[in-house]
Amino acid sequence: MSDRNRSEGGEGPPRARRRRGAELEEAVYTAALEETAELGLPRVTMEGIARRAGTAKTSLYRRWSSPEDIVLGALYRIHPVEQPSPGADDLRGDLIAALTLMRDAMVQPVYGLVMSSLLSEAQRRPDLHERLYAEVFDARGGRFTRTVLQHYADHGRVDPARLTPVVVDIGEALLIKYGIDAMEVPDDDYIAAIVDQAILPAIGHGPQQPADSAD
Amino acid sequence: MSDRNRSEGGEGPPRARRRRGAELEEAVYTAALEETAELGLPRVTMEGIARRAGTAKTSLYRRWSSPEDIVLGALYRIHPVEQPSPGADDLRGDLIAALTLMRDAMVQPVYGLVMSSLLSEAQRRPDLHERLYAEVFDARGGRFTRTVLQHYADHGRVDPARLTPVVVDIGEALLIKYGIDAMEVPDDDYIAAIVDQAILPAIGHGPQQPADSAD
DNA sequence: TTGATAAGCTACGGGAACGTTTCTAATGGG
DNA sequence: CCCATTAGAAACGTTCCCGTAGCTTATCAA
Repeated sequence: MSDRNRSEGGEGPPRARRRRGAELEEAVYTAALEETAELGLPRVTMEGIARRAGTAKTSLYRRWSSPEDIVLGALYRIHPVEQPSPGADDLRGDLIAALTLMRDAMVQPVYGLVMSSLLSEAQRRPDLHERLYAEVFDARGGRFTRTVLQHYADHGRVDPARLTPVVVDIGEALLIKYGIDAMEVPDDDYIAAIVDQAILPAIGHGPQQPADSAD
Repeated sequence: MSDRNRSEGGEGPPRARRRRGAELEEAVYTAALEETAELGLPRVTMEGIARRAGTAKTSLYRRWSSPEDIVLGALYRIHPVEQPSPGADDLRGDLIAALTLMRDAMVQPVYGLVMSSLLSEAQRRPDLHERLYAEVFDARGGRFTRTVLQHYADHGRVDPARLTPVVVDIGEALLIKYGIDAMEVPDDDYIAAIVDQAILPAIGHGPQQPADSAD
């Protein structure tokens, strides 16, 4: 614990090199997310990030002014971007695809934990809530099933009157609650069950098959 | 700020008295919840609780050994207990009542914030997750719509095959997500919309009236 | 090759919370 | 009324992080 230039901290290559610019930034973002995932946002410190990234506090303060700034920047990078569904004709399939995209994002070991910590902090810090939705969610368009349902409504395949605020949130809500309860991410069967047992009935496309998977 | 016996800290009666036993415990629990609501669990400290409760650290360590112990104890006290629905015959009304109970619990200024912080911490601390569910949720039976749906299924008024894990979670999931997104608790119309637009369709009791409230 | 720039290292004083110890004094039961 | 019990006050050394400063050295472009 005395000679911190030896690659002993855990990850770096046996660094005689000195990283700069984008490379360093990348390492810092990665470290920031790992710190947040392990400790939770309130315990993330500049010193901790610097330690984990194998850099110096000074280098962090040169670019950012708080741990929070770093974490938000890092989060922006890994937030999933939803590819616009091509004018497809498979509502069920597209809903499953949208939830799967969200699920796969959550399954990145850090993503779910970071999100959970951020959202919790945001509950009591309106400024952070604002930044999170403005700089990450809205900036990235991560609205998942809402986008899909809207698309099909626009093409007359779903009754637009059914797309209430409640209905467009069903999928994400169940995914989130599953994550909270189970501390892990649901499998494909559960996602299919969400679509078949909750979303489709709500938009009047009744349960095609009673589908007793995920029981 | 020098004479801390004057009722200057904010709440206590101009205390010459000295609280003990249950009375003191009560004050500590209240302080712990307020601290958690304001700062989030990770920033709750023994010193902070003591300060807010107007007592001494020594008195806290006499009974508890960590801020977390205090918060969990406090949470147990305020977790809502669901009164068993009498053999009623109003599924929709009972579902609304169950969600309203949960909503009203969340609306206690501290409850929602404390929960959110606890759940977030629990995501990365299996021991805490375990304690939270064991000592609070399960111990208190707070399962809300699940209980109602089960009741009606037992009496043959709901198809038991429809009560999948997904379906019994719809209501709570939507309530939680609303809280996260809006940073406040939904009104009665929104709860009715959840029941009419999401839960009832999922159990095959189609939307009685398209009910375009909460639109 | 040289020189400006950016990265890394060390150290600083300040603050907050830790968990414990020692002591004083209020409280309520006997 | 007295005294065992329990609350409260104060101080302790320790640890961690803060934000900044002064310096050395690696890196890249001109």
